[in-house]
Amino acid sequence: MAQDVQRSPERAKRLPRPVREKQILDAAVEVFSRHGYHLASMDEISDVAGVSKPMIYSYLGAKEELFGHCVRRESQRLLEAVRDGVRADVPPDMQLWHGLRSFYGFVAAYRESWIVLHRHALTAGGPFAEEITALRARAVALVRDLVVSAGTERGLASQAEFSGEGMAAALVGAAESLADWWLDHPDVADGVLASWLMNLTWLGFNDLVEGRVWRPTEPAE
Amino acid sequence: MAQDVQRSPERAKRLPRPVREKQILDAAVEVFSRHGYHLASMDEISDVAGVSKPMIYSYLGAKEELFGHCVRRESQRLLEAVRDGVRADVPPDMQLWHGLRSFYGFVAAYRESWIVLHRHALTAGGPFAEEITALRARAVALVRDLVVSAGTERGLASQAEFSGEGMAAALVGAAESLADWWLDHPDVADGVLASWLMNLTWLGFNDLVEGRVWRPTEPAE
Amino acid sequence: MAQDVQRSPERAKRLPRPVREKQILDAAVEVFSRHGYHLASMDEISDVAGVSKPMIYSYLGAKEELFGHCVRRESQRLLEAVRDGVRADVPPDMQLWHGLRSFYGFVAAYRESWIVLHRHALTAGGPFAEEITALRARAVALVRDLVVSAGTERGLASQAEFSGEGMAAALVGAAESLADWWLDHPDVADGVLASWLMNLTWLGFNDLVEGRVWRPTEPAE
Amino acid sequence: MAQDVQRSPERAKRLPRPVREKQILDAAVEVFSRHGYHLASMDEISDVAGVSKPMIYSYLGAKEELFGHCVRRESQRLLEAVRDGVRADVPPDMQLWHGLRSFYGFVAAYRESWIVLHRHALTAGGPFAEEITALRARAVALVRDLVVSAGTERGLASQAEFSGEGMAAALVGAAESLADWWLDHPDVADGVLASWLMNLTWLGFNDLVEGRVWRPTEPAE
DNA sequence: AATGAATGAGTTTTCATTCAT
DNA sequence: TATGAATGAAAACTCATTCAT
Repeated sequence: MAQDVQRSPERAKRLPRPVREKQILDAAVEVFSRHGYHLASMDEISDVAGVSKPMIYSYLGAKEELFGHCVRRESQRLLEAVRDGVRADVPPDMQLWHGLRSFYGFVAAYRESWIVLHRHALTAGGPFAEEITALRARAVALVRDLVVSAGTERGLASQAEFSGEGMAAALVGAAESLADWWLDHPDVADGVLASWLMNLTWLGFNDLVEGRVWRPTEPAE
Repeated sequence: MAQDVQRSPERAKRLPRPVREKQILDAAVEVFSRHGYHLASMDEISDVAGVSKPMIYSYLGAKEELFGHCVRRESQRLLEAVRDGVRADVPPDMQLWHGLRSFYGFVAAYRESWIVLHRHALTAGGPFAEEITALRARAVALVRDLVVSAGTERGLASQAEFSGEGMAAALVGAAESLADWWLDHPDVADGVLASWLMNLTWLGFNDLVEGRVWRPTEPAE
Repeated sequence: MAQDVQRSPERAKRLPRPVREKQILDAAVEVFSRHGYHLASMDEISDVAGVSKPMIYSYLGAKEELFGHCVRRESQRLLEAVRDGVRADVPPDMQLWHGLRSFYGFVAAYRESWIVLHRHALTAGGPFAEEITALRARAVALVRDLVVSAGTERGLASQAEFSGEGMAAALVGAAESLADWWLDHPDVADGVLASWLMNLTWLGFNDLVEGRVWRPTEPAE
Repeated sequence: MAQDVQRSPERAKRLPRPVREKQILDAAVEVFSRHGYHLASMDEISDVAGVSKPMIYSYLGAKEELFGHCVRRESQRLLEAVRDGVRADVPPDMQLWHGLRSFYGFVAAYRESWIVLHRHALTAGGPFAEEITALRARAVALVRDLVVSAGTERGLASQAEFSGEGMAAALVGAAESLADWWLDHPDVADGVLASWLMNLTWLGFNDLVEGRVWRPTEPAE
């Protein structure tokens, strides 16, 4: 049978720097996702990483900088996941569809990353609010482009009932909210979530394009 | 002759307890909304309230409890604002419409309260996540009832493309996201936001009800 | 019999702020003089002061600022001691004489202050080197004025063998060095030290004034 | 053809031990003189030396010991410089004159060494204060012997106005102070400094020898 | 009722120092 | 020999919280 691993609990084995950096980042994401930025302690991170605090400081900087590394790595991951999932040679609705599926794929695969990005990065203070806002802005812009291109190509005049950016913001929020909801209902398949969103929003959008508009049936006070 | 009032210069005037509590809560909401739970300091709150720290502790408890009071008061306000805006004797879409307008009315009137509830309550740690989640769950349930009643009364069988709760969660998220977006685009009228949402989602929902369904145009791998 | 003092060793009695500030400064000077800036710990200072660390930070700032307060207070003391000891209506030599006596009086009365100023302030890093250099420059300038006035009034042309500033610097250094020496020979009276200095330097200076010059008896190299 | 040397790029060449030790000591003196003992970091020393930290520890010991090596080497240098400059077969004043010139020669040639010895060794804590005090005591004793021999040979009875040791201490302090002053006025020739000192102090000393004494013109309170 | 004065307890951060290769 | 990798230990500092007046 396989020989028991040599456990020298006192001193960590010597490992090349990139490996240690990954270990530390993984631990940091885990702890930050569990407690949030402020309640996470460097002590716990170093425990989870199996590495002493000075290593963390030496490799990835102080707490704020460490958090920054986490946010950047996970943002990158999310962007790449979505970008890789979307094909440019299909109609806008299918692009959106693929994008949503990729997004939920990411959320499923990197639950903790998503929690850090979505729940904790905004309240950490420092420059992170801006980074996250920028990330979100990219997502909104992407969706807006899809929506607008789909609209204009079919002659959607600019109406009061329509706003590419506003609707994109709404859609992104809906997708995020559903992701949150999903965390508590994990038995739903990711494709189903995406399907709900498409049916809820894209159909409505199509109606708009075709001139059907919802208006309040009585004067709004 | 001039009456020689005993002037103890810095000493706050004796005020009835409810007035003091309001002062403190207002200050707390302001400070919490500005810095978030963890970065807000009791010192700053007492400064802004114009009241010494021991008063805060004696009237409203420790930091966590104080934050709880804030969250509860503002939740209450939000719920009442929406409840008061909605009339039960109109069709579901109009109920939703009124609810949305009331919601945005609240966000406009109580910007700071909204920020505390939406952005900071989840990351405070402690029991607040649950309180906020409960509040949100109430909102989702409300919307879900609207959606479901509108659906069933028109014979919407349960399809894979439909989920009352899921869609309600999505809609609530969309509304919140638009509220956030609004904070950076304050020149848009609140009715317009509500209108966008109605058109984006309700029309799509109507399509569903009437049997129009969006499906991917190619097998989703 | 006298009632035993109420000793509540845990919590310090409530005292007005200025009193506490003095306590803290005294303790800080003691500890800084004993260990120097870097080896002094805030913990020890708070112990010696009989006050918790947060009070120190709240009243007198962080370590560097605290040290600054010490340096400034003791500089002030030294300057005042010398200024008060010197009378303007006497000849330059007597002014110097009185200044020296006052200086040694200060060193005797405030041994620790002198050690902080002379030995530790220069190596603390930060802005203290400059403060101390400035203090010393003031002393040198004072002495230089005495020397120069004494010299010019008796027609001392500028010779290579003479430099008001240089000699003042030398004299100040001699005085300081003797102060150090005194720390290890405390049985010498302060007036004696001043007398030595006057005889060593002022007589020589008088010689210069009267045209007697020392020159090497063989070509320098 | 180009010889493909095995290049292990960062690895320092194997060097004989004394060379390495010199490298390290030079770097240490540089860094200590720049930052003082406490603010100097072993990291910076190893950087400047171009040698890894474990080498330093293995060759010259821990920080305190390393500093000790620096202090001893530079003390030695200073002593030798002065000793080599002084000739025993000349009158005392000329011996002093040569000693001073040698001293200033050393300060000019080994600025950093002087700074370490004069400014930083006293505040390092540990045994260095004593070493430096001992060094200084040797200098004082040397000067005292000169002074005393010059005095006794010309029949200077022990008067209150005279003290071989005290005056030597003063003279040494004056010389040091002038060395400091020189650091900020580098355009003065070293011979000039020595000349100032001789004229300031030696003439005065001669006066003493010849019975001229300075006394306060009014009773010293 | 109201507060200035005071602190316990915890955190981040930075060294000098040493393994293990 | 020579070093990158690793850490123990201790420092400064900052809160929320409470006592005594």
